[in-house]
Amino acid sequence: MTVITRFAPSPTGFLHIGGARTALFNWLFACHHGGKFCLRIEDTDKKRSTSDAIKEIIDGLQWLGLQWHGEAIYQSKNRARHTKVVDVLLERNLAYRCYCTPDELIEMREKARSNGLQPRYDGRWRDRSSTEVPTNIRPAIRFKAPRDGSTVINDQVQGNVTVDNEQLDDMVILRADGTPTYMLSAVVDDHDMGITHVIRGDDHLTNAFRQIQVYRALEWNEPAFAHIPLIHGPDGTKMSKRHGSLGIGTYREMGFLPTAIRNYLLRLGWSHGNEEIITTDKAIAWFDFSGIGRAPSRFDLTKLESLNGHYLRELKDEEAVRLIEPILLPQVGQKLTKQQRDRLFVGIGALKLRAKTLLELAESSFFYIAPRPIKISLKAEKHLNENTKRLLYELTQKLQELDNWNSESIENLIREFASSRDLKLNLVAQPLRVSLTGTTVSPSIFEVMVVLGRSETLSRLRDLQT
RNA sequence: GUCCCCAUCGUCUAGUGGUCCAGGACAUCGGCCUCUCACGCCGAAAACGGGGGUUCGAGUCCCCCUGGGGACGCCA
Repeated sequence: MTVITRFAPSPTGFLHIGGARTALFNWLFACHHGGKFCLRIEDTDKKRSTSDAIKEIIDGLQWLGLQWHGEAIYQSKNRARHTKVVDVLLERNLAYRCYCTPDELIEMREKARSNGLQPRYDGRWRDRSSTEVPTNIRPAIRFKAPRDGSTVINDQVQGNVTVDNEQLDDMVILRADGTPTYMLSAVVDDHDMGITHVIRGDDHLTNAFRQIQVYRALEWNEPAFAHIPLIHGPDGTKMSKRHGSLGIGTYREMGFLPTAIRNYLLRLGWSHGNEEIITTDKAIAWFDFSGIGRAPSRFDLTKLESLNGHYLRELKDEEAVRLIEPILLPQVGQKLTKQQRDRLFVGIGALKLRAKTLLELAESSFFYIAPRPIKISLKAEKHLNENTKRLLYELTQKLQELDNWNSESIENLIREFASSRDLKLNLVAQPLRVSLTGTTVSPSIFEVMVVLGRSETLSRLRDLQT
């Protein structure tokens, strides 16, 4: 049997971190089994679905590298099929028309709640004869759920979970306006698409019971279910659009790498022994349901940053330059010159070690391409005074006469220069760093000088004297 | 409120009855390296929520409590 999974987001908002992880798990599971991973956009709620959201979801998944099989499926296009299934259910007396008004339903729920019961539909239209049907109300169609007994789901993550059927009410499967609801269309589409494993957030667990009943009513094969625990915000509650969760696009803008996000998300709620750094190949080879934990986990940006730092360091230098270029562009105002790009390329290796995000990397590399005279930060300025300027002036003379402009000879020269004056190296290096980079923090100042080149180095030093 | 689920360091987790006075990672704190900051390396502090069982033996199995979460829509 070929494994077929799907990610089925509703395009009512951005692709958030929890959705991204659900997609990742579905993708990994399919890849692991050599199966197919499908994308289905659940856009049956026309009022809330937007094309912007669809675009964001698609962009986000692509950016994350979660390629789906074939074309994305739009659930709204299957509407005719969904309605047809509703008709079948109606014919077989497995569904019925409900003429309750919205107000009536609200009242019903409030009453149940105040009586300490679970708010749910009481089934008042379940067995009424067609003679007492009001003509002024368009009915919704409800599924005739079993009232006795219980429904068990053998969840791949949660194990056997049982719910008494009396807890489950007759859900609406077709709205009064004739549109199918999620409960119905998800089942129909999963069946039609041949989905073998439904992997989704824990918040869908109770839906699974109702959906299983639909499968059974229709005598369809049930897929396996795997409900994965939710990702909580730092405060321990479900992340939502207005609560701690950011769109995947935001993480991209913050300078995170897809590889890092994938690794982080995978490790959040899934484990393979003590493995922390997990390449995609290994993730595919190792991914299984047994590695998924059952407790929700909290989103920790710091750990993501640390992982991002790791993957940043693994980036090829040219790739790193390519990735920071668009971030640098607004500051530079124009396309980078060849010289600027060359400098970045040579300097980026040392910079990568020091950055956690692409944003930081771009920021820390700016001094290499900044126009003269370079801006000196307030903090850095403190290292410059009459004494140190005089020192740098003298050093400039020496540097001018240096034979070989390479890291080793520069370092030798400066060390000798410092010791000849009975100065600790940092008393020379720090003012030098400030004058060349405008900050107090940078890679080895000798390497910086090599990257800048003799001419630029001397020019920057001379800028200081004026 | 009702139903369902969950519970190991601050966080993510390893642990599937003895090898656990509980291991790893991030974060924190020391130290080394050192021209600054990182990286790297070494080290420290830090957890089985509580109570009952079962068992020769429980972080691991069972029950209760507590705590946390999720679901209760003509949303998905």
